[in-house]
Amino acid sequence: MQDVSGLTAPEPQSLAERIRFEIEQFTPSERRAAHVLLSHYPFAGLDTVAEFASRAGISAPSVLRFVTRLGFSGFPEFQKHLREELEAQMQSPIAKARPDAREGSGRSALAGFAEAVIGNLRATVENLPPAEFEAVASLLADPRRRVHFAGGRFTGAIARYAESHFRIVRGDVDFIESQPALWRDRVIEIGRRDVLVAFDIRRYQDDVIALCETAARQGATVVLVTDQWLSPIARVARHVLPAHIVAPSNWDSSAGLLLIVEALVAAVTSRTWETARPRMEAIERLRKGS
Amino acid sequence: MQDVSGLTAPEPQSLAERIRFEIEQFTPSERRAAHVLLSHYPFAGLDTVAEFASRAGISAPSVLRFVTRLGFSGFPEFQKHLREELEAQMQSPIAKARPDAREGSGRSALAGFAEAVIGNLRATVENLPPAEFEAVASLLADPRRRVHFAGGRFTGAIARYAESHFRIVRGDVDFIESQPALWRDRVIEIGRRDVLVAFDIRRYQDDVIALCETAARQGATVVLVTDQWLSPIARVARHVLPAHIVAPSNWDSSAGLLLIVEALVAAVTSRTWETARPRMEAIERLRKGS
DNA sequence: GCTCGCCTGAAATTTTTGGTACAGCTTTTC
DNA sequence: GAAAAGCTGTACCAAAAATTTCAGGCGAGC
Repeated sequence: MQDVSGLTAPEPQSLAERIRFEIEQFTPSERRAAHVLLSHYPFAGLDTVAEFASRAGISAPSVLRFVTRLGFSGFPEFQKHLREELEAQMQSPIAKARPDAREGSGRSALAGFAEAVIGNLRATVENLPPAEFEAVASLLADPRRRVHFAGGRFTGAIARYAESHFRIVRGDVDFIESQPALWRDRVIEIGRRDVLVAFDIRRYQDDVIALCETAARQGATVVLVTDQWLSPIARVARHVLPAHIVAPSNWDSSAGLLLIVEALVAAVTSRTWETARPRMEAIERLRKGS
Repeated sequence: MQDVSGLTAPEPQSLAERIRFEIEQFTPSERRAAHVLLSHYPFAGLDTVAEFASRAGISAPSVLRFVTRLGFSGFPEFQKHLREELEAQMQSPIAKARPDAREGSGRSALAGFAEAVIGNLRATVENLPPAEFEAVASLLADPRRRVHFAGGRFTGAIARYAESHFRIVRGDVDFIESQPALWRDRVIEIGRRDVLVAFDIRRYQDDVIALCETAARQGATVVLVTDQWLSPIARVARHVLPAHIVAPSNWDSSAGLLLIVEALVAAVTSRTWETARPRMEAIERLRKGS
C-alpha cells in the first residue's frame, strides 16, 4: 500500500471510486473540485474548465491541477475518459437486463435468443427515420425505375428474398451476385434511372462496396440497408436504413434487415395496388397453369 | 401551454426524435451527420466538430450547418443540449425503455408491422416444441451427416441464408434449387446419412413437396420448417418446426423462419465450438488472404 | 444545352479554451 | 513570532476549436 507512484494503477474501478479513495490526499481546492464532480458525476466534468471551476468556486488552474493529479495529461483527456465511462455504463443496463435466470433447459436458450431478436426489431424500428423509409418506398414504387438487389455472404440471401417479392409486385428487378467477375459486365448498364438496393452488415464486404461505388459513380440511386454502425457504402448511398443486429451468438442476426424488407414490400404493394393486383393475379394464373 | 403543473414529465420530444422526423429536409451531407449521430446517440456529438465530421465522412462546415439547421446557435450550445438531455435521461433509470406510443404518422404503419412481426416471433417460440428444436440441433451438429437445404419461391432465400451459415460452421452442406429439373440428377445421391432441411409455407409448393417425398423415400431424414398450418411435407418429415407468419400485409412474414434458422445456427455453433472455431478461423484467414 | 442556384469542402479567421508563470496569501514549524 | 513551505488565484500565452469566407461543382429547371 505504499508507493503511490501511480505507475501500476490497474484502473479496474470507475474514476469516481478512485476519487473517493484518494480524496483525503487532495488539497482543499482540489477537494472542492472532487465534491462537485462526485455530486454531479460525471456531468460536472463535461463542461469547460471555466464552468467547472466556477461551479466548484475555485480557479481554473486549480481544476487543471486536479485532473493532473488524477493522472490525466490534460483536461481533454480527462473528459474523454468520462465520456467513455458513461457510454460503457449506458451500454450495460441493456445487455444486463437480458439475463434469463429462470429454468435452464434448452428452451431458455431459444427464448433468450428470441428476446434478443425482438429487442433488435424494436430498436430497429425506433431508430429508423420514417422519412427515410417513406422515401425508399416511393423509390421502389416508381414503375419508371429499374431496381437491383445485392448483398454479401449472408445478406445476399436477404437480397434474394427482397428480389423474389418485388419481382412479383412490380417487375423490372434483378439480383446481382456480389462477385465482381459476375457483375463487371452488367454494371455498365446501370445508370440514372436505376436503383441499387444493397445489403451490407459488419465485416463489410469489399466487393459489395465496390459495386455500390461504381453504381453511384454512374448516377444510380443507392439505397443501403445496413447495421447500426453503417457500412462504408453509406458514403455513396442516397438513403440509409440501419438495423440492429447483435444477438447472443457468434453470429449477427439479420432479422432487422428482414423486417425492413418485409415492411418495404408491404408498403410498396399497398401503394401500387392498382397495378400490382393484376400483376399478381396474372402470375398466379401462370403458376396454376404450369 | 397550460398544465405542466402536475403529474408526469412533459417529456419534450428528444432531439433524436426530431431529427428522425426532419431528416428528409436535410441535404445529403447533413443526412450523413444525422445518421452517425443517431447510430451512436448522443455520444457521437460530444466530441469535437472535427471528430464528428471525420466520423461522418463530411467536412467541419457541414457539421456546423447541421447543428444550425437543428436550431442551435452553435456547436457548443448543441453539445450542451445533448449533455442535458443525457443527464435528464439518466435520472429516470428504466423510464427510458418506454417506447413512445403516441402520434400516428407514417411511423405507425411501420411500427404496427413490426409489432405484428414481434407477436409472430413470440408465438413461434411458445409453440415450438423444445424437444424438437433440440433434436434438430443435434442432427445438424452431427459431423457424420450431410445436410441439404431447400425452399420455395420466397423461402428459398431463407434456405440459402441457413446454408451460408452452416457452410462455415460445419461444412458438408449444400443448397438445392427447387426446380425439379435442377435436382432430379442430384437427389439420387441422397440417402440414409443425409439430412434435408426444407422450408415451405402456405401456398405450399409442389416441387418442394416432391423433393422431400423423394428424399424421404430414399431414407433421408427430413426436417421441415413451415407455418402453423403445416405443409404437406409434415407427413414425411422426421421433425417439424412451425412458425407464425401472418402479417398485416398481402404477404406472409418469414421472420419466424429466420428466427428458427438463427437460433439453430447459434445452438449448433456452441455445441460444436471445438471443431467450429478452427474452421471459422481458417475460413477467415482465407478470406483475408484473397 | 445552358444558366442559375444550392450544396460542399479548403482555407483563412475569429473565438474560445486549456495551460503556465508568478506573486500573494495561508498555514505550518521551529 | 518569524521564516519556510505550500496552496491558490490573477494575468497572460499558446493551442485548438469553432466559425466564416469563398470558390468549385453538381444538379434542377428553363
